[in-house]
Amino acid sequence: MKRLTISDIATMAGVSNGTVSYALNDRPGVSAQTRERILRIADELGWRPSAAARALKVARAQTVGLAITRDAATLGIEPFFMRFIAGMEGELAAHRTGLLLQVAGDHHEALETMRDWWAEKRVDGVIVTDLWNHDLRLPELERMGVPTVLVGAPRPGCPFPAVWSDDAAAVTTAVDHLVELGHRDIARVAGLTALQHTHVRTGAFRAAAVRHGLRSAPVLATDYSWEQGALATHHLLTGRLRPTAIVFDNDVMALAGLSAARQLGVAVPGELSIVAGDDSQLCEMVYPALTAVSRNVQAYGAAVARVLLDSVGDGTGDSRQEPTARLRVRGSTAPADRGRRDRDTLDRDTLDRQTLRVPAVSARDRAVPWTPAAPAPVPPQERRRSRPTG
Amino acid sequence: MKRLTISDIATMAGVSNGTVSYALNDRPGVSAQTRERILRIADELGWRPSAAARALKVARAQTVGLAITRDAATLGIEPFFMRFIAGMEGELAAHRTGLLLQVAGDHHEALETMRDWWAEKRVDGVIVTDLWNHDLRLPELERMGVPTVLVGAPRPGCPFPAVWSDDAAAVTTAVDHLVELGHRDIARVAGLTALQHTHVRTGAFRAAAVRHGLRSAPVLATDYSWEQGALATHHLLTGRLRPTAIVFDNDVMALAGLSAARQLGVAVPGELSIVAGDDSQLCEMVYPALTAVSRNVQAYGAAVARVLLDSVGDGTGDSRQEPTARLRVRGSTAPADRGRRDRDTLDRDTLDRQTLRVPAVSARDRAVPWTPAAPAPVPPQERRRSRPTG
DNA sequence: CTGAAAGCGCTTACAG
DNA sequence: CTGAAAGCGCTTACAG
Repeated sequence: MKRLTISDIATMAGVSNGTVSYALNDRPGVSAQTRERILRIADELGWRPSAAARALKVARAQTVGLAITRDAATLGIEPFFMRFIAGMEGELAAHRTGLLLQVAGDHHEALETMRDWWAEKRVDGVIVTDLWNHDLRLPELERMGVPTVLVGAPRPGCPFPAVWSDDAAAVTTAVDHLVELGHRDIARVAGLTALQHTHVRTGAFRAAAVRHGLRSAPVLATDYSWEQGALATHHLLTGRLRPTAIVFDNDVMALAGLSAARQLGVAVPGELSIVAGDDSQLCEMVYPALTAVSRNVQAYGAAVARVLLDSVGDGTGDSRQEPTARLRVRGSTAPADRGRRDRDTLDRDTLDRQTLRVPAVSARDRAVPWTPAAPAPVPPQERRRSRPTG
Repeated sequence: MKRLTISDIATMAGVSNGTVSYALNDRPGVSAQTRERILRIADELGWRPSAAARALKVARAQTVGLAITRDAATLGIEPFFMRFIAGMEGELAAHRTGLLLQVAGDHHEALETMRDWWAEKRVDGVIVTDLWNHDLRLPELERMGVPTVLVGAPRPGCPFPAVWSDDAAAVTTAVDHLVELGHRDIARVAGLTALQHTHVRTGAFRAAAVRHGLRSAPVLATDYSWEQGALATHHLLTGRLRPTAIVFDNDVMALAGLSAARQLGVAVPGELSIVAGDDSQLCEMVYPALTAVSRNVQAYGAAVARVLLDSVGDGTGDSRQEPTARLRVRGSTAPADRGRRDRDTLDRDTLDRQTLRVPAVSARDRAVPWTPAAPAPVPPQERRRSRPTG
């Protein structure tokens, strides 16, 4: 069967192609009743203008692209992206704009994809997530001249609008909460060091640590994986600077931390308070439910879509700050054990020395001894014994 | 700056547009050295043919569409889709085909999106997931004539190729494993009743129950959410037909079940064995790690992409069965408590009466009393007491 | 092996 | 208020 074109509609309505086009695009120059008739016929036949023909003419693809740089395993378990994508969707759909998605292995691959998309005029603009401190994508996208919106803080010297929220404030809130509960040894299990917001958050964490005069405030860098989250926690709980509270950079690692603590017989929140990173449903899926830094990821996605649409449209897409994440207090944070309270206070030098690094572990290497899958659970008596007395 | 077109390349190479096109598409009729020269120039200038112009001419969008019908919250936490999408990606990218994604609220909305995509010739074909028993999308897609591939079992009377795996066998394997461990009261917490594979799995579950002469084999229908998974478990563990093992239809509900059991002081796997549904990373993120029905979701996605590309291409896309899921045994399944062994055996009638329904709970209603967020944790002694002795 | 030309299905000045 | 025509950037028979 032959596919319907504008000419078919024009013939049936007894007008020219041009008139059909005007009617369809709500342009002046068509009488109300002609317009009506045309729309009715088009509707009856289920005709819609060909995206390709229209794109060719108006040089607009009515599509934006998102190339995510994460490995499939992490993506599956990381609730952020699907919520984010769903959030963008509503906004895009309202503007009849499609979303082209690609899961890339690294920034290079993502960049190649975006380059192809743009060169082939498949997209009108792109969204860039997981910004690195030195991000090879940005200068290239700038050179290409593709409308881009950054998911993360604006960058000096970078012309692209950014949609961000105050990461520093979010971390500070978490630390404040813990300090209020009497914690003075607070650790941070951070995400990828290369990421811009990791940097920001770590800075805020240290500043808060100094301001509150904490005793210790080690920071561990990880790759966001469950494995490294658990490893980092194990490291902390068995190490010299054993904290009474840990702030995690995402939910998956917070869950891992909870699990690692359980393996070591460390009670949560009795002996260890935990704050999670994204407040996905994961936080309410464990026991105790995790206190988390919470923001509306869907609204965030919608805001990003809006800014990109504006950038693509009339170029008015402007950087925009979203509400700062709030702390949602649940069962995983509790008053600190006060026993070790009266010691020295943290200074900047000590703090620097406390920035540790988790031994690199491939995200797929699951042979970590204390993994929940490990066959030998710690017997209850053992666990009891390792608890501090007060 | 003016955008590059084929004419620019032709001028620079000193040939006609046609020759450039031939060279680019590896068609005969261009000398090796001319081709070489053209490609070099195109490459240097970063020129790529406009997707719109090409699509207009060859009537091929080089794009396929996936409209997912799930709410954002579920999607975020359900690891299946991102893994599935990542799996499709490699295959699609190899054929320079893009993926248009939409997160729809329901099948109607998804259908409208697919209709638009097809009418506007934005896609060459679509992927349909979450097949319902009576699926309103299928007859419409058939009428539209859009190349489609079904993620799920082939349907009699439906012309679309399907990519599926043996759901019945997977469930049977799980039940067999539990029976081997001595379980005779096994429950199934199923997903959405409307879904085709829920039907298949429930059928297989009941058949296995009868074959093994189980004592009880209740089936509970849910919406796949954490809430209903927990509610169903609570229901089962406090009810008349208290099972010693539960088979869940996805991972999220299995986690919920684990949590609900813990709340009730029921030891896993001591008093209750749990089998999860998809073997995502979630299963290894909890303690004990969950025995799960496991299949390679990424490979599954790749297979779907391949079949769709074949359907779109020369129409040879054919139904294809993927490997049956294997049972991955972990810490959540253990021998049954033999105490209650010597009672009567299940017959079909009883089985029918055992098909329960979980009271409807909105996926967002988190005010379920035994939710992990609940303030009153079971003290350790309590938990200890409820452990079985052997 | 190469060039000139038609045409894919729209949009949009330009006449009337 | 409406029609005729050019043109977006390609591909592809058709001549040469």
